[in-house]
Amino acid sequence: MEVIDQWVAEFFLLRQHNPRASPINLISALKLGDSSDCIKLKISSVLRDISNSLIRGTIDEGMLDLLEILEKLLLQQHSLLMDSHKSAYCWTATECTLRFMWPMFASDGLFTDALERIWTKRIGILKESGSDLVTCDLLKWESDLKKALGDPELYQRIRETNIRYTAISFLTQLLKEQWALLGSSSLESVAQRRFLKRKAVNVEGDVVDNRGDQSDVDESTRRFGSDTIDIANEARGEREDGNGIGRDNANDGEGMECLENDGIDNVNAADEEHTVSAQDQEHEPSLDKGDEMAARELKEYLVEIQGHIDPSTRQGEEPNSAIDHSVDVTPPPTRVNRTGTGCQDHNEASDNVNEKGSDSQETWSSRVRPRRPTPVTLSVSPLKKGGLAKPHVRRPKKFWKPEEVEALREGVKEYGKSWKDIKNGNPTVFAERTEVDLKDKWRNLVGG
DNA sequence: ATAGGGGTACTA
DNA sequence: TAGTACCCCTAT
Repeated sequence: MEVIDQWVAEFFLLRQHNPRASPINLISALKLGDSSDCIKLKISSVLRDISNSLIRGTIDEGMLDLLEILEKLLLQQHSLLMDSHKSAYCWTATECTLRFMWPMFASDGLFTDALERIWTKRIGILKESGSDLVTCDLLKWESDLKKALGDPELYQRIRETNIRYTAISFLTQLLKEQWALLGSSSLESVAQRRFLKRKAVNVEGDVVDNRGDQSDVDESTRRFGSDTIDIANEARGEREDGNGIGRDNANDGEGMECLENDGIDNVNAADEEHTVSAQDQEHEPSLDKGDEMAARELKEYLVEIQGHIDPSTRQGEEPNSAIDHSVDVTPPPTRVNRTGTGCQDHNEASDNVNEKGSDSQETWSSRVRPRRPTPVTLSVSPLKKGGLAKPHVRRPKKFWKPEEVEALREGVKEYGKSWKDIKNGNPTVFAERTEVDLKDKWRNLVGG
């Protein structure tokens, strides 16, 4: 795959919100292969689709498709499924079924159809393939829902529970965790490879001792500013754990959040050497300086895109004055929104990105490198603090039903004061109670 | 994740 | 005003 294709794809995927482009369509148009980079891109696209769907408030069977696709991609990557993924699938499946429980009783055929379509067929296929998405919770819901068909009281109870909230919570958590696991972008990988290559050439050609060489790389890394890749460490090839804990302090603490793939270094960079495209080979004979420049430009270009993805990147001052850019402090020409209805939300500036990209010759030398932004958390639940709801808006008071109290007593007997386990052990009954609620209720039951 | 302090609404 | 039930915030 052409590097530039990948950049374009990433550009679309890493934007916070881009309802005009369907990531899945984009990815299939690009005909990606199965290299590690491509799988990461595919995963990004699925995550973006999930995110867009959440922003639209759509939790439907398309979401189940996405979660299943994500599972397959993660398998290709030999990654384990996260609990949030399994839970998100379980609760989304339930929510999808719940949509068809709108009549008072299960007399209508829609609910039966949904049970058949989602639980018997779709999840049946998952069971056959031995999918990890089939969890105890999922099986419990399956039996509960099927039981509800002939049990009006259970039907009613399920119908009144707030499954959607739980589904959204798990989906949000899944997104957060998966974005974090994605690691560095292809731009960064390219920059990393270039550095590794250059290092290799240096080591072969020079008799420079390791210490001097290393400080040399550190120096260039530092001159990159508080950037996102820990190139110096990568070049040394000594990542002790591979999960980012060992990052050194070249970063200023804000990391890669602007791309939502939070600071996990691409430890595979060296393994992917063979995927380096023909363009790389063309530039191969260039001097050290040339390579360094190219790598630097790649990284700066990435940061620039980040700046467009999230305008908040632009606030603050250029943190590193060591690089001698002829910094143009005049604001970039802002053209009037052509579509009239661009992306609202927090992405007003994102419409300029295309232009910026197309006349890059002009902007290339006159860029102001932005500071990396703070991620915007997805606010999906009015129940969560910091969500869309105003501060001090409380949940309506809801008295505990005798069966809830009973379930709590049983739960404490079984799990002790592990409120989370108690809740998970009886998701139907406690669908509208948080773990803290269970704790509070127990406190007043025992008179503490 | 959990414990504990404290706020709010309600009742007597 | 005190007691109760529920909800929320925050420190650990």
